[in-house]
Amino acid sequence: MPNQPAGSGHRAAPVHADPAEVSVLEALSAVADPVRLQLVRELADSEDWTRSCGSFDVPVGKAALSHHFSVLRGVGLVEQRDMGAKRVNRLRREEFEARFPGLLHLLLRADDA
Amino acid sequence: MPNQPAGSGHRAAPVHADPAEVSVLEALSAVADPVRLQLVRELADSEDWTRSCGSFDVPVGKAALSHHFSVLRGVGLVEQRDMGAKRVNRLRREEFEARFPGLLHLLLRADDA
DNA sequence: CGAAGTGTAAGATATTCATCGAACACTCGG
DNA sequence: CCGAGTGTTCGATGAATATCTTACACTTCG
Repeated sequence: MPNQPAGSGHRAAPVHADPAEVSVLEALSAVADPVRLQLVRELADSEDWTRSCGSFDVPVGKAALSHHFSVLRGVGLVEQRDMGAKRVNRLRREEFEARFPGLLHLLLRADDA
Repeated sequence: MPNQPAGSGHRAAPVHADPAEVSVLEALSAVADPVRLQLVRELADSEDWTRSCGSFDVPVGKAALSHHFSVLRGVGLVEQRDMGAKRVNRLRREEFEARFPGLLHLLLRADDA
């Protein structure tokens, strides 16, 4: 087994859902949470694969944070990838938009909480 | 005070919110519920002011039902009006669409739960 | 190797909230 | 006026879930 150049750790691979198989109710429930909404918004303002999980400014411990990312992965809105010791994120904009047209736009475009 | 011809009962007037003053998070939370989602969908398939609260096919008692309508009113998605002994409903399509573009369409157009 | 940093997993706790039952207010029709 | 029907409010109950603490696995760096 060759050495891997940072980017394919042998940790438990994060489980991602395909947005196409996610129900509207599941997607709404995932996104109707203040912490997760903030995560999505912060992530939207960043370049893909540049934000590690711990780099978000949310008022919860890392265990809860891990849970929230799990939920966002579960609806196919966030994709994760191991990069060295860190797990970096990106929004699956196209796939999510294809399944739930306008929803992501609504989350980001919102002027208030 | 003259007699009122059915349509303006002197019951406690239902409190409606203006969608313009509702946050995205509140709207999402209101709609991310199986019962309320079904209410909205059934209501969308009916003519305005033709459905009384009790006429919906949802698996909850009338107390819970009253609560759900209260939540939907609270985000300005449903408007109510007293008509005789019954309280009839309609969707505030335009106002809601103006505040949350695409959301209502997403709720109704959904092919699954 | 050892220490620090990052994220996950499991168990316990707490809070939110959906639901129900009962009591109440109102409307309509005998 | 009385009874049936409709919807709301209140209090309590139960389930879902957000959170924390602790423990663990892995990575990187010294």
